[in-house]
Amino acid sequence: MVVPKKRITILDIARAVGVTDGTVSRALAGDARVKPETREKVLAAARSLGYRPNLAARFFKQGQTRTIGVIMEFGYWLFYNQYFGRLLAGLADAAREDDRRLTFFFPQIEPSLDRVAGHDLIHPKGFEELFDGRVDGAVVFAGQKLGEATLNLLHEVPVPVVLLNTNQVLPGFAQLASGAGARTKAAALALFDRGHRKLGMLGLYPDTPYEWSTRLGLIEAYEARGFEFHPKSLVPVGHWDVSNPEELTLSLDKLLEQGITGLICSESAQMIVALELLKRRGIRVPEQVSVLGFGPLPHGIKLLDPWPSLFNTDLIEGGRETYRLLKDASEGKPVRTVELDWKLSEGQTLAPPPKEA
Amino acid sequence: MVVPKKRITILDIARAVGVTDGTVSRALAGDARVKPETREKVLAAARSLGYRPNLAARFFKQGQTRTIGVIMEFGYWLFYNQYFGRLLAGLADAAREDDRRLTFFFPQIEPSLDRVAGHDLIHPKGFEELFDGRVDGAVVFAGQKLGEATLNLLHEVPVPVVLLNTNQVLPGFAQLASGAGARTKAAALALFDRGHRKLGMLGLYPDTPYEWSTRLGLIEAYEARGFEFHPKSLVPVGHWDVSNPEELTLSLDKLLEQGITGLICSESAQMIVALELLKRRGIRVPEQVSVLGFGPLPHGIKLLDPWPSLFNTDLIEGGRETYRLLKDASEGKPVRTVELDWKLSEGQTLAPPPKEA
DNA sequence: TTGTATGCGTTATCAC
DNA sequence: GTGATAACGCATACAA
Repeated sequence: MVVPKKRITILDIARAVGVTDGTVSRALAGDARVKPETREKVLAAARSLGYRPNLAARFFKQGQTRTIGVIMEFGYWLFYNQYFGRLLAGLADAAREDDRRLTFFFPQIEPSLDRVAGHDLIHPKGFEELFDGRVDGAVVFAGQKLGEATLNLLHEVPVPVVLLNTNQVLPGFAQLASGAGARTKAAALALFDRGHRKLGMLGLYPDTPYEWSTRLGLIEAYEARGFEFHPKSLVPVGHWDVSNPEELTLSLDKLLEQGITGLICSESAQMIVALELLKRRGIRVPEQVSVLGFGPLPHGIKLLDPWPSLFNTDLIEGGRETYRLLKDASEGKPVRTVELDWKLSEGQTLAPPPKEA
Repeated sequence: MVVPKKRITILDIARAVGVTDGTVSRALAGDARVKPETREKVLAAARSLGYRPNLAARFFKQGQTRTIGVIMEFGYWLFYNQYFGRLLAGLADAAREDDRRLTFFFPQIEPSLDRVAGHDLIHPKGFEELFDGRVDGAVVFAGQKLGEATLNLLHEVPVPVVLLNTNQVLPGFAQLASGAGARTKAAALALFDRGHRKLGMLGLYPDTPYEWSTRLGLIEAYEARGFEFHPKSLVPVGHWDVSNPEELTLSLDKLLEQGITGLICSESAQMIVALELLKRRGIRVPEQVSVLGFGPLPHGIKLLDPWPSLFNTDLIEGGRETYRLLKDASEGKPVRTVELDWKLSEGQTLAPPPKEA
């Protein structure tokens, strides 16, 4: 094998074969006009010289990079998150199938030290990567609040953009919506259908569109059944952190005091902790309290007693759909919003309420 | 806000200001030779015209892309894996701090349909992305076996490369080694130190460098204590899949038949399942059997009884170290191998063996 | 301090 | 079917 010191270009091939670079380019590109013999000679020379196309040059020339930017405002923990990780996986796979690559950007508050000074001054912060020709499109993993300024900036982006997980109706943007409202409604209805009346819900992200849509879903469920909405039976979504069982204990106590027979958890890991806390209190699930949750179980969790009843959705497919949204947008099709479709896979935590309740 | 239809280039700025593109380039780059007034005018014009640098052009010109390729042979599930995801997170963060981006490549068996025909013929498979000028360096998440052909190819790559998780000594490559051997030895010693003699281990990936290094670690532990190595007390690493409790049950039974008092699990999720299986058999941990494992608990798992004793390492920092390895290699420093350092964080699954054993 | 000129590797538009 | 030539946007060596 010859290890090329200098970069071999099509010009080198051209010289070796005795044609011009234009012909080499056409031969390599599979242009039908090129004579088969010439093409063979070109390929042979390319192989023996160890030619590798310079895609940086090609991309520059063609004005497109076959690269999708993934913007992650809220940091790198996304890489080991059950929810976003699966979306990412589906996105990556669909992109690969279409011969596109994913490049990750983490918008940073502080400008990097070694960035060229002048450029920073022009556009002080955020999303430069979507303007500078490095990507043909972008997927934005939105934090819980997308401000006006950010939205305005995103509207000016010269490449198609798909927003993920905003929990907001954002006109003019292609979106993959998390479906938080719809799934909450479905969970409440599932409990109502089994005879429950007093429900409680452990929420996430207070004072964000996520909380608002969750609450709306709950209210819609009450309205759909013609039940009167009692503020006391609707537990306000409070601060909660999956990593903090102490905080969850407090939230859970507040709910139990109200005599709930049905509990909705916002996330599967949250539900696992809640189930354990209930067990330690001697509260039997589902005999005394039914419990429902959302999302995939943490990886590797295969034995639980009782087995959680969870609403799930194919997040990998959701990631693929995200790619399709981007593809459609890049082909000029009208932007659209797709909502994740959550379906109940029933485990052992769902039952009618106790008789005396 | 002016939304530019046509791409604004430095030439446009030059015309607007009445200087040449060279001056604009220097002004934007913060070149000290440029007169402050000119610089101000250039920046003002750039701002009002809505100029955005074309980084595709800059990268092409400069022959470097400030982009790191991440090669993932074994697929997209990496994105929601507790182990690799954390390495990825650290890598991504260190890269971001150094103003580098990460681009992901999934080498595929079948060539993509829309790829230009001729280029595929030249180099049939694998790692093209490391040769074509798209990245300045690469991190290769190796599968369990790196073949000769692959290694030869990697040696020809014109950019620095760091290998991850090979469990092999690969001369000439910068590597972040998983430390599977060392951590296994440490676990066995921890059990020996508490009086255990008959150990069993649930393994992973049979017939791979991973298994070999694991077994070696075990043997070294026996030698270090001067204990004779009994094939029966060393349980061969067998097929095992975390997702499959049935298979784990069989492996576990084989070990228990030998009267082991200490069990080493290869992975934390595996350990959780094993603990549950032991519980269901009525075997008390740690009174009858001590159990040790490796790695971070699945995300969100906060309440377990007993709490697992796990060897852990800072994988985020490992990812950062990976970036440093790459950086050093790109600066021409000699390649080196760093091994992850696993330390025991003691939970409630470790105790001396029962008296009568 | 600024202008001029050249080149990076490739693709594309012309002729021939 | 192939060759000559221009162009993509930017950075830079050299000249002025």
